[in-house]
Amino acid sequence: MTLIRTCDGVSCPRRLWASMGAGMKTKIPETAGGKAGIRLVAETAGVSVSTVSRALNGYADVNAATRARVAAAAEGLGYRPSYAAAMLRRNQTDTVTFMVSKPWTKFVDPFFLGILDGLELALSARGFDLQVVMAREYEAEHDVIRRVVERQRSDALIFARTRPEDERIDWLEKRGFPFVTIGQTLRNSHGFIDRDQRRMGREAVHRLAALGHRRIAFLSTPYRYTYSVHAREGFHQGLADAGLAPDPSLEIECFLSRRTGEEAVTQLFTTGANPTALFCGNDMIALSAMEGLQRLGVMPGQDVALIGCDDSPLAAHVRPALTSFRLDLDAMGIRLGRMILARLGGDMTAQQEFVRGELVLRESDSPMRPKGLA
Amino acid sequence: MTLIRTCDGVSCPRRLWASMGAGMKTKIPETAGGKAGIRLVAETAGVSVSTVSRALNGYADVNAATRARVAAAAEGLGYRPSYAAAMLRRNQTDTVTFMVSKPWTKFVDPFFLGILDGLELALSARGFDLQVVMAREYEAEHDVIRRVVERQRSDALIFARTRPEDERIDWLEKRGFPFVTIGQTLRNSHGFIDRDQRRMGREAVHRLAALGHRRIAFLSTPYRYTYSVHAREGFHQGLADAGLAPDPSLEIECFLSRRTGEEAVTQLFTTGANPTALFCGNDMIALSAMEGLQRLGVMPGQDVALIGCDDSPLAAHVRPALTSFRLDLDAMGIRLGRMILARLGGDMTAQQEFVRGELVLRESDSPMRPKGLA
DNA sequence: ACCCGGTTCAAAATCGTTTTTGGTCTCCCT
DNA sequence: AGGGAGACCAAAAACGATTTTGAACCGGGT
Repeated sequence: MTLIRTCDGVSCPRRLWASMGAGMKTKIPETAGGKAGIRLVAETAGVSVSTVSRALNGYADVNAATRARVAAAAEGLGYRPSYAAAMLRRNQTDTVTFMVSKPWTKFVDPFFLGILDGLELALSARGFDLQVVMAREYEAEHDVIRRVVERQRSDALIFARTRPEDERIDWLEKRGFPFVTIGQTLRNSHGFIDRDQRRMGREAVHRLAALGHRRIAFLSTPYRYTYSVHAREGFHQGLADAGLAPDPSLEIECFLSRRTGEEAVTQLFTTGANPTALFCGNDMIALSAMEGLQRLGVMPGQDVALIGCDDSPLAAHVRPALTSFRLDLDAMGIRLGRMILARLGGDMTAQQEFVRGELVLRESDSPMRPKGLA
Repeated sequence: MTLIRTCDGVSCPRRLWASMGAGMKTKIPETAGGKAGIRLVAETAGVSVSTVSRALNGYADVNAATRARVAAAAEGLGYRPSYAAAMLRRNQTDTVTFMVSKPWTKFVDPFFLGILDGLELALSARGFDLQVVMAREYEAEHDVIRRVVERQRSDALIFARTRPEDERIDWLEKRGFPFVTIGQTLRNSHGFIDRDQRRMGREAVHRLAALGHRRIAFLSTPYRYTYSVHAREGFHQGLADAGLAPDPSLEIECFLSRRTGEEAVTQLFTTGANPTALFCGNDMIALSAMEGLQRLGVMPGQDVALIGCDDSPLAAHVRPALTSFRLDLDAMGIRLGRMILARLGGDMTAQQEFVRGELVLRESDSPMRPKGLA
């Protein structure tokens, strides 16, 4: 068959119908309800049903004049194709699912929102819908994914918080269900977008070392997530670059709680590890650490320098303002959308993209004080 | 007909299928592809197709033993009903759309995220999916809604940022498309959930007046939104309660920009309005105002008291910590979900609910200083 | 005149459910 | 024994698009 879609780009599943008003329906040959069906359009345009379908869906084998006539009839009738019928026949939903991991959702996360925004932009521009599901516990994430895939109401999945060994990815690959992740795994056999967390870790240490710090602590996000591991690698690399030896007592794995950074600094300063600078896996840890420092009588941004990750809205508003890595979330969401659409459009190359986190210097990355401190 | 759904509660559109593994398919009577279809289930269970449908969908007129046999067959086969087919036949999508207004999306808004979370919880528990669309400009909101309705991929709509005269609501009511809003209109002919902004405004003034303040300013969100109008009404009521006269020079409408509160306080203090307390329509305005005050050499939380609305995550972290009204967003989302499901389930009473904002006292609501200030 | 390839289109099959229609069977009552 | 009410279920008719199949038509080459 020479039936070739003439749509531009990767995939053009359903034409975006110009928003149109009512349109007077004279007769009601089919779909008596009130909406115009494809049959009515066909009759109005004086062609067969199949021709209407082909004309409207951009197939090549339909005369330009015919196509125009059909389009005019459809427009005049206010015709909207039935999504359900098309979906049944084509066996695709034109929907992409985004899974939000719970620890993200609450206040820390403009991250999520920014990505969602860009993603929706990219998807809706191509006629795709965005579905959102929430995974409320770490352990439930796999079940949520399973549900999404088995319900068959979505063509592809996007999720974050990848793990070094991620069974969810194996599971999806085995099923052949299209997906893209935010974050990497050890194998990296799939498509993903990720920030270059290694570089960020390294750069943070460079900055702190350049300010004269030699006892730099790392308050990590949980190592079960790949990006934490990368951050640590970058951290170590940065230390090596600066000629500093890694010190296990200066590395603490922080779990997601409100006071996690506070607990970490308390531990650091009561066990005598006494760092003069902190690199934190995310801004929430950094903020919480700042509070902890103040409670200990240590002035963040003076006695101890801090650098965070994510550039949360909080960062600019606290005192001292937190130096942190900013990500262009909107662009990230858009690229994510493009990647998944390419995948759905048949491009099976596992695309792997990186976004660059840009260090935003504020007040908390203070230079090493001339005299040591308690 | 005595066909009665035996499902509990308002609406049980599609049974949530337990996640099941493969299931060996012996023959391939229909749906040769690989997935088990309803015909195969019928054959396996030794009943007709229609009986399978009725059994699985909880109709009353099917023998318990038969139902069990069918369920077992479906389970064993890993059968999942085709959403598309069911949707085509039933003409309902089991999907609810949530529209996010752009000014919300970026950093100010844990609001959005919290609601989304609760909403998804309520919807997914009943087998509904959540679709998210974004309106990136104030003017585009109506178009976005039109698109959602006309695409017919969703059964109901939820949106916020209602206006006193809201043509979107008229439009939806005219079409008979189910919806619930977050926020009210002047007519309030529809179902909504809203915070009691009048009470919050009033309570804020009470608090400030009780602290001795007599020159209380109101930094409002844009009046094109209904809740701003309510906040002002509450503000005025509070003033009246405290025996204070409203002063137009102490009321400023702030638009959504990064520096909006800063501009407002600059105006207040350069025109000599010189308030000693500020009630702000949201936390972003309050935060920005705090920055502006500092720039003017006025100490927020000492020279000038502040109360915000929304209790954004920022509120607790800035110095002085911002006193603000907290909303239980999660509960709000859940109630929203229940409302819309009730509406879809046939309950046509326009439900109107309120959530109570609870004043969280922190540092910024300081008492009136004994001596006046510049 | 005939064949051939390409373009264009109409009719019919198909997707996988739900719902209607109607029929059988059982049980109980008169 | 007849009749009616339920309970249960099979067959078939939707649902509204897309895709396949096959055929008509047209032009040019042999």
